[in-house]
Amino acid sequence: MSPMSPTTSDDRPGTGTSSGASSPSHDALNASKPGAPDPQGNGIIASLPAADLKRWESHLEPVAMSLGQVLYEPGATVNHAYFPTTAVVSLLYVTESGASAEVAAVGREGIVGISLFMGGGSTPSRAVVQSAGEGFRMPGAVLREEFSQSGTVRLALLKYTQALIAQMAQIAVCNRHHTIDQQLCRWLLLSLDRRPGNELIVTQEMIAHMLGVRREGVTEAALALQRAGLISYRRGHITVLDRFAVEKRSCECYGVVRAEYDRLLPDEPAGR
Amino acid sequence: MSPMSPTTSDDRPGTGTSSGASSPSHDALNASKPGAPDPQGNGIIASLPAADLKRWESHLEPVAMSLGQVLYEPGATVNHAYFPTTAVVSLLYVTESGASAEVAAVGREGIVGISLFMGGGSTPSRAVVQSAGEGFRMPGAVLREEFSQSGTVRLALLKYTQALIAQMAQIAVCNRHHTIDQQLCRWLLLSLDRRPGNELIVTQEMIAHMLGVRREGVTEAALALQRAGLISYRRGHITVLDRFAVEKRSCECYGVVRAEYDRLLPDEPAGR
DNA sequence: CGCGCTCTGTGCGCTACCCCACATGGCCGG
DNA sequence: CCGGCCATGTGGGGTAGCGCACAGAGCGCG
Repeated sequence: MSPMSPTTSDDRPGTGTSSGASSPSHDALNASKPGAPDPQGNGIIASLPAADLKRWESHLEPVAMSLGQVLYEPGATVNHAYFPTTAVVSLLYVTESGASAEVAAVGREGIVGISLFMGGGSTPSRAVVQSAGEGFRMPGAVLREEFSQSGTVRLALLKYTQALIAQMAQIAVCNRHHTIDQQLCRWLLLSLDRRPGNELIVTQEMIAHMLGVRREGVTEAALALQRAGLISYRRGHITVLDRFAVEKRSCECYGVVRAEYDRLLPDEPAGR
Repeated sequence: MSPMSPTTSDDRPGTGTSSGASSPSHDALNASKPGAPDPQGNGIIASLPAADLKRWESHLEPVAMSLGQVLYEPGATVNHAYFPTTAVVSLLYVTESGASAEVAAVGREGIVGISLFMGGGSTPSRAVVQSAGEGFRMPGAVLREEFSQSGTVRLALLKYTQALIAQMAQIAVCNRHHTIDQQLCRWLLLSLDRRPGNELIVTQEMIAHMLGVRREGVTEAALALQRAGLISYRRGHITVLDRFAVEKRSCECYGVVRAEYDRLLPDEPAGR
């Protein structure tokens, strides 16, 4: 039913194998070594002081996240928190009629599973790997304990959560007021900020599901961008050629979200 | 410019004067005494154990919130947290072009100003009194201190915040997929749950701004509801006559949000 | 008690997006 | 290297909601 292959499984530890085909380009800032997964590749982990890090290390397990993998389902108890390093995870809501929409994207700047420390234990959303890659995970009980014991951990997690809230709110407004063209630009930029390189491995149909629009609508918008020379793509690959132009064409929502992330997570900018 | 009179002022302490014209009907559960404001009228405060309450009492100041009053502006430092008892506050996002949309509503079940304890100190949203009434406020510094010192306070605030997140996410999806008719029903129900009685003091134009649609669209939807006998209204007043029928006509979003609030805030149901 | 502001009702042309159907063509696996 | 699947391109008809313009009517205020 869903175009994203439902690999539903919370408890499948991954190997360190890199499946994210990131172009091996000029990206000094995005140091992501495929061979040896480094927790520092996640912004939240990287922002922790040494004292916290030391405790965390033994609880962090490297995981590979494959495209379409479901980290948790609506209402289901969340067992692990995920800290992506090169992967990107979408938080999706699905309506009764099957229509869906992404309410937020989480990449190396964040954590998937905030309900663990917010107190609920589950959420009405679904977490799906939007872009294959790697990350780490931590048992929920450990995270809860860390959250309640360490002020620095708490601060880092809550600041990130506030940024996430801002993203969700902005997407809500964007859904109401902006055109598919603008939203596609916004989505490309937010996704790009969460990955190394300037290429995304994603089909137009997947984007359509994220944006909650028809696939044809995305095709049209993508065509316009390609004709204008801002992007180029082929079956399942999109490359942003002129990032600045895409930013100009995007609605303000990208800038607002980006600014809020930069403000709240200053040492670990979400972007390039 | 905005139809909601911009009474922008964070630091105007209110008197206990009741301005919310709630119909004096059969509402045993919604005990809101106009004369003596009672902090227990707010769900978060009411959920606190006696030990916390005792400390809080001296820091809680009763405030009257008037229609259209702005509690804070985007990006501005938040000085106080507000705990509505009979008032309802909308969290709005306004786009560059002036278009707006409500991303969440806060009533007696919640608190306005989560950025105080989430760590940001401000948000990109605007908080506007959607329905006049009363509440309490607390200095930001006190709330921050309480949040970091008391585990029970922290739990209560974070659980509420998670419910708020669910509301925002659901509204994002609702904005994408549901018709104005459905959204109007959803909005009426969510507002009703946060107030005593079954009448709302609100113009169709205000609703239009909340939903981020044209005023005419709201008129049409409201007409349909009135013709069907589900509501009745006159200049600035809307009364829900058949709540059950409105629920049926609403999209699922109301039910999802309501369920999540009930799940996370069990002792203080958001509704009647 | 009546003036006037504001809220509500209505019509009309327009656009963005939806739903459906189908053509083309790249790419993967055999 | 080739067949078929799946991603992308295109078109046509339908509709929800927008922008604009204006009419009527309730209600507060003088």
